[in-house]
Amino acid sequence: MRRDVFQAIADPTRREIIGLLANKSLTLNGVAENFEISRPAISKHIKILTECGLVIIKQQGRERFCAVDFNRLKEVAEWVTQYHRFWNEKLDALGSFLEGE
Amino acid sequence: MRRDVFQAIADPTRREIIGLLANKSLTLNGVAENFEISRPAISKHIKILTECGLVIIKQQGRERFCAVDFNRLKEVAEWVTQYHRFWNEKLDALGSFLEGE
DNA sequence: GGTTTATGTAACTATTCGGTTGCAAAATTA
DNA sequence: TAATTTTGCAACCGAATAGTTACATAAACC
Repeated sequence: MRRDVFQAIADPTRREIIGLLANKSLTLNGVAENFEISRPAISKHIKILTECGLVIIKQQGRERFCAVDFNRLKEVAEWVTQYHRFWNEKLDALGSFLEGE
Repeated sequence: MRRDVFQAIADPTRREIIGLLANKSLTLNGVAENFEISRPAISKHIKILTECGLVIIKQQGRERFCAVDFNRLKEVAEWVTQYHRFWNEKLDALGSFLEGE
């Protein structure tokens, strides 16, 4: 079962969860309240997010608080920004490509 | 069928294809030569990449040259960097969270 | 102790994914 | 014109996804 950050953020619901948790940590039910889908569905998303380290959980009595560890997004940022010099410019294959090589 | 950039880059083979095409545009067979998997499998990956605008194809006789349009990666970069201020710092939920709120 | 609350988890379903093989079609080359 | 090359596409397959409902468990409250 592939479980990396890229796959974790591929799902729009999971990106929303990350957005929600950016401001304040929430319990699982607290997260679920913000969505239409069922609580177990959210639970599964959270599980995927914790499996790749994007979300950290702290048990507090019967509640489980979720928070985002944004350091894990670095991997994504690094992958994306390696191509930064290609944006808006025509240094890349697309440049000569569009100009008819 | 969801077909956005996040989902497109979720697959490691597709990220490799993007890396390959960053330097020079290649034909479909040219791309396929770099992988173990079959040509139709690569063809499907390319289709997904074109459907979300990450790859552009130019027909040239019987050959189809593929190039990456990196501008589409901006969407990803923007999503990621909105959380940039949270990295290495303890401004976020995780900070107070780990310190026992 | 009994009820409520927060969560986990199992079982199931439909759809999508990532791959395969086989065949068709169109352009190029001999 | 015939053979080769490049690609598209259909049909199929097994596994993963994203969701559901139903039930179990453990902590908290009365």
